[in-house]
Amino acid sequence: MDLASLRAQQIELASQVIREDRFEQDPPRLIAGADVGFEQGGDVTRAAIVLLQYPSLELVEYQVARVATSMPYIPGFLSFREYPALLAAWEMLSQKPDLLFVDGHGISHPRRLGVASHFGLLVDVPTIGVAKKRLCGKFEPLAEEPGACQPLSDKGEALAWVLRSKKRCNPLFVSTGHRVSLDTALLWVNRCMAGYRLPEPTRWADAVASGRPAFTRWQAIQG
DNA sequence: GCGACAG
DNA sequence: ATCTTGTCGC
Repeated sequence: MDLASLRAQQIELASQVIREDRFEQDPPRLIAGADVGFEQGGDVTRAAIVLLQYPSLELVEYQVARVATSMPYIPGFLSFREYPALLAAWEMLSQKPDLLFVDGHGISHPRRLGVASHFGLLVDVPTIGVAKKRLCGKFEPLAEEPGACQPLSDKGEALAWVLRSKKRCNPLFVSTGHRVSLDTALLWVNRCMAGYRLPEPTRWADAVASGRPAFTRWQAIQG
């Protein structure tokens, strides 16, 4: 792993990211969520992708892939650590979504290529980055009301919306991944909210990746 | 030089 | 991210 070459690769790929809306299916009927976790000492990377129907936000499919971890976590280089497992889970899907929510930043990244943008480019699908922490940039304090948002700016560029998705919760960082504009990214995140801090696609992906009770119950009901 | 730093 | 007990608030 040569960080200088990965950095050059990021800059090249970032120039190919499309920041405008280019949906195959508009509005999206099938929305996916992707999340990555690690097992034991971190030797195994586990990626979960869930498919939700829109507007019912009903879970219709999930896939989990386990892949040997190939890189350590280095801030700014997360996508290289996570995309192999994400790709494996993606290939397992019986049908591809019209829009994908990825856990992590999109263009709100030092070189404008967070995991949401990188993965969107790899599989050529519209993606939105939904991150729980800031990586770069600055923003004004947010109002307390749910729905309040402020732009995240870095070097004079608006790169994400900092969104208070729920009362008394830390904000989310919603950014363009690929083929989705910043405002459309915020629009779809808001449309996929169901009273929790995370939008449903992300919340389900997290539940599946971590084997949460909500997912175990759903599994038991389905069969 | 120092602090910050997605998951 | 992951591990894990207790605690606070609606």
